[in-house]
Amino acid sequence: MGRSPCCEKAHTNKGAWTKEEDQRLINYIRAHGEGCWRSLPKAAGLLRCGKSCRLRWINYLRPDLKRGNFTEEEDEIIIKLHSLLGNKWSLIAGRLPGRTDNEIKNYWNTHIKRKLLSRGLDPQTHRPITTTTKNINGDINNNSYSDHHNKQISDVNSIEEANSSSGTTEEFVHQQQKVQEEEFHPELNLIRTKKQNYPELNLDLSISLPIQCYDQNEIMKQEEEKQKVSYQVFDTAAKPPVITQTICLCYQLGFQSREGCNCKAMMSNNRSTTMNLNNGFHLYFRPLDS
DNA sequence: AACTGACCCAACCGCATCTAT
DNA sequence: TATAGATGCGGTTGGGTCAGT
Repeated sequence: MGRSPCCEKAHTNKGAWTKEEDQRLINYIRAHGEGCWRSLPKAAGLLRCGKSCRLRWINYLRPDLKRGNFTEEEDEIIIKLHSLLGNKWSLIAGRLPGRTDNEIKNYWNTHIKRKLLSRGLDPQTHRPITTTTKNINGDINNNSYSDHHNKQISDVNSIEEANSSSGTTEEFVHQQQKVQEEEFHPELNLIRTKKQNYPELNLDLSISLPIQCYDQNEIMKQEEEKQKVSYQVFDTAAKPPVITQTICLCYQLGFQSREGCNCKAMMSNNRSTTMNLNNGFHLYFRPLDS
């Protein structure tokens, strides 16, 4: 027995959206907010599948979308992130405000793939299509590529070498993510899955982008800045909440110094956000700049 | 003017994952 | 703990547009 369809296909419109449908969707979401996509079409008076409404809103109608061509800078960000994450379009889109995963995916397939090929790089692996050799210092010898090409190649190689791994970049990324998840507090896995529900939070630690620079000290500095996220755990059975345990992620992440950590001040900050855990606890988040 | 093929992108589909009960 | 429903994600498709012939 298969799954039930997400909507009554016999009574739903398909294909391009009309202006009237768009306006109905916009009006409804303005009034009631996003969510409950399954029931939205009926409530908004639309003969559309809930998934279709969600896609239309996210990819086209959302007010914070950036329209227009991708900039050279955006191109490079996409290339860099794709080399690290692969076809994780939603993660890549998360780093490009105003761009959607669908947009980036389309752009990748129509423009960037070609761009990489013209640079002599395989779009999937980001490795040079022709073989390259290294001299004794580890520099890449391939006169057919420009300096920029060599930088791209070198970026990928440095990632792999940093881990002393012979696997592919994707494998390396995956390994790094797994290792970090295991080392971190288990609740961090939940943070990762909740990340998109709390876009105001910097949760870079949870998606664990791997090292992408050469200077290890610089890397640590950057990561430390990004990952100054801390949380506290409350007993939700007690009202008002009573702090039962405080865990400082600055420490959990393995940083030697806890400088800059002021977790104790969190309770007094009314800009903080809580998140329910299914084990009866709350995670308590504080914006980075507070 | 008609045809053709390449290109682009919105939208769909199926599967994976999350969540509530 | 198991299950079904809801949501999210990535691959793919279909149709509009445009340039070349």
